Parts: sequence; structure tokens; C-alpha cells
Amino acid sequence: MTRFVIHVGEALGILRTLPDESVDAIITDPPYSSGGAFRSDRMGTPNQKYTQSRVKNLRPEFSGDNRDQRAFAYWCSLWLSECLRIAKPSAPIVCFTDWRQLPTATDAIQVGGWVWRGIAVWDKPIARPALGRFVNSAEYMVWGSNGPMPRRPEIGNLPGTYRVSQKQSDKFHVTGKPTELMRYVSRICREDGVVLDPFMGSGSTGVGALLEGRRFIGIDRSSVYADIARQRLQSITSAGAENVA
Amino acid sequence: MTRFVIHVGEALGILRTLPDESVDAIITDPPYSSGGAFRSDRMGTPNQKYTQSRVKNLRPEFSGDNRDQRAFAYWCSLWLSECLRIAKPSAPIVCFTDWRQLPTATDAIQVGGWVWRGIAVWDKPIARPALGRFVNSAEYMVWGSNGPMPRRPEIGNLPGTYRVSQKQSDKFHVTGKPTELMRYVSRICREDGVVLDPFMGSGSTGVGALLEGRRFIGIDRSSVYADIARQRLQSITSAGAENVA
DNA sequence: CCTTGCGATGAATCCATAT
DNA sequence: GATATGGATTCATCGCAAG
Repeated sequence: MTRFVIHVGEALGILRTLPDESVDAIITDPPYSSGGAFRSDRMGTPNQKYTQSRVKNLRPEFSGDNRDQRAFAYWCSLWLSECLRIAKPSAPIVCFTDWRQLPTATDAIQVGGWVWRGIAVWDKPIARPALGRFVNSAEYMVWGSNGPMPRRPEIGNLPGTYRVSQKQSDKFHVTGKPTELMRYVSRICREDGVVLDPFMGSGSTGVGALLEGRRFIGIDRSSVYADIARQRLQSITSAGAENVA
Repeated sequence: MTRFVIHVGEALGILRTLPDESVDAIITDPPYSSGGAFRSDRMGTPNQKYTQSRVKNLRPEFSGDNRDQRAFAYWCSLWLSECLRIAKPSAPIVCFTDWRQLPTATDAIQVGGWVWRGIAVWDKPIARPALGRFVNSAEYMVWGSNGPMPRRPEIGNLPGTYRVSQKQSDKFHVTGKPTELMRYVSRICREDGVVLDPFMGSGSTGVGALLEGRRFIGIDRSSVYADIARQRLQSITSAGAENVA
């Protein structure tokens, strides 16, 4: 019995082909589109900025006032609502993001129709130092559910902060996540449930899911990465064949 | 020479009386107006909202914690832009928030004219359990600066995640922060600089600032808390009088 | 002084019931 | 229906006392 399926293609297109209420959890790490030139970093004197933004314009304009940012939010809401359709009622979603895109991610997940339930933190012990500033060493997991989310005592209590370092040897993609972290996160899915990752990359989500006894559906536009992922997942299912049937 | 000043009154009113470009850092923990999706959930007293009802709580109540989302965002932008005027160019700001208000806080800080530079994490080892869910055990420090922020090598490298537990004996307010945490955060301010906290509460920000050799201006609407804070700060300045002149 | 044990606590959340 | 109220839940960690 197959424990995983891999699709190659654009996430939105593939998602549309998947049936309603067919997966038990979404766990994904979309491309952040971060680091673009936005913000008033280079603004001259504080007084300019101050007089300019003094009172009006509550929410709308700044963090979304550049086209990339707005387009990113819109695109997220599209695939997120498609995922909602595919997810079973009460299924959880976990979406990785960096600090810059965190507010956009919490907006998008709610626009997509999910109930936002919190933020979990991946604390990376190794980070580039920045003298005189707080180091932005964390990544964030915005998580929620498809409607109400009954307690699941069998899952136990999941810590809200994971301190795991990045090992080069455990990284198959530029933004690859540690296996240990992905195992942890997979536990939010019910046992033997199906985890969907529309932006699979090298398949770390799938590795974590399979190792925790969950099944996996992965999507990636790149056939190169899809091959890498297939290889990694296959080596798990064949290694542990006696356990996973 | 006095190392601290305390004002009793509404933050917005007092802030308007403070001169331009007169403080070196803003470090504050405003009432989050969080704690529930519904208006009724926000209506209880903070002690009811934030503590379990089994045992009654001895800490004084605080008020100003019941705005709805829009009002909260608007109110934040008002005091944040007033703080910007009072802050020297390149002065840092650090604003505590919980997960629910984090996106609003990053919006508000930017609407107020500040440059948003990141999120630091206070990881609380103690958290309420939630079976089958990630525990929301962290609070967040949204931070930024008044315009460009030159590096300050003398400050060194400040970690972006800080794991400190709250000790009851070190907590004088329902939402009080550990002294160790506030000392650490105070280091974002230049040495001997002035730290301003418009929502002082029991004065933990001031305690941290004084202990790290910074000066302090605190504001609180409650004279009860102002008295508690004055006492705590006085005991520091008199104890370490030989050090702080 | 260190270890063990036990009671207390928490910037909540959920659900059923009442208005 | 929408809003308000009341009670149950849950366990890692802390504080303190006893050994």
C-alpha cells in the first residue's frame, strides 16, 4: 500500500483536481517572496515620516502597499481556500513563514476561511549576529483549523516552541527544514492521517509525516525536486516496510 | 541625581507634554485587549480573564484592556506616533504583544511612523496545556527604530529568543514581566540613555532599565501601580547609589 | 546542601446553558 | 440569533517543606 503520492505541477492547478474533504492536515512552507524592497528603511528624517503618516490610514496601506506584497497575500488566499475545500472538517493547517511575512500569513489564512489558532516558533540556535539589535533567528508556524477543532487527547500536548538547529547534511533545499522539526509538526495530524504539502520542495514535510506514521501527498512545480523528494520518501517506506504495511 | 521620573495619568495626555527628541528608547507592554474572540470574553476584569478562577488573586486590577480590534489598532497608532515625536532619531522601540495582537502590533508600529525591524520572542516555559494543539506559550516583542538605525557594536549581539520563566515572587502585576527579561531588553537602549514606558504597570521596564544603567520615564493611569513602581525603583537607586550617582 | 514530593499556578479556551 | 455567564479542562513548572 502506498504511503505517499507526488504530483508535479503548479500548486493551484493540482489542488483543483483533488477531491473535497480528502486530507487530514495541511503542512506547508510556501515561497515567502520576502526581502523585497518595501518599507521606509531609507526614509530620511523621522519628521518627514512622522508628519506624513501621523493619523490616517489605519491598516490598508503600508505593509501591503507594494505590489509584490499584495500579490503574495492574494495568491496565498487562493491556494489556502482551495486547501480548505480539500481538508476534512476540523483538519489542522500549519504554514511556515518568516517574521516579515507573518502578518500577511495570518491575514491570508483567515481570508482563506481557516480559523487562526496560534503561532508556533521554530527557534534556530544559529543565526547571523547583528550588533546592537535583536537577532531575527526564528521562523514561525502560523496554524489553525478547518472550523471547530475538538480536543484530541491521544495526540498529547505539543510544545509551542521548538529549538532545533539546521544541519547541512539534513538539508536538501535552500529553505529545507530539519527532519526532527517536521516530525514534531506532523504530530498535529491524526494518526495514520493524510498530510498535504502543496509546496513540497525536497519533501521534508513528507519525511516527517511518514516517520510519524502519517501518509503524505506532495506537490511541487519542479520535477527535479519531485525526484529528490520521491527518492527520500521511498527510502523511508522501504526501510520501514514492515512497520508501515 | 534622579534616575527616574513617574507620571500618573492617561498615556496619550502625558505623552503630549513631553518634549521632542528627548528619549533614547521606548520599551512598553500596552494592554493587549486580547483574550477572546467575542466582546463578552473581553469584558471581564483582567484578573478574571487571565487567571484561573480556582484561587483568588491578590494583585490589583488594571483597566484599559477592553477595546475591540479596530479601536485597539487606532489607539496604538496614536500613542505610537506620539512616542515617535518624543524619541531621538534612530531610537529603538520594543512593544510587547501576544500572538493574537501580533499582526495588529506590526501594523500599528508602522502606521505610527516607526521602521519595523523584527520580532523577538519571549518563550515562557510554563504554559497551559492544550491536547492535540500547539501551545501558545510565547509572547512577542515587536521592535523597530525611529528611522535608520546605525550599528552599535558596544551593545553586542542580542539573541532573538529569550527563554525565561515567570516567578510569582517577581511579579507585581497580573501581566508583569520577569526582571531578567526586562534587563535583557533594556540593553537595546544606549548606555545611560533614557527609556520611556507609557504603560508602566508595576514598573518592571524601569527596574530592568535602572539595573542596566539606563534612566527611566514611566507613565501609568493608576496611582496604585505608580506607587508600587516608585517603591521598586527607589529601592534600586538607593541600594546601588554608589554606582549610579 | 542536595533530593524528593506535593500542592499551586497560568496575558485560555471550549461548551452548555441562560437571557 | 446574538450575546452573556458559568464551569470544566489540563500539565510542565515552580515554590516550599520535608527527608
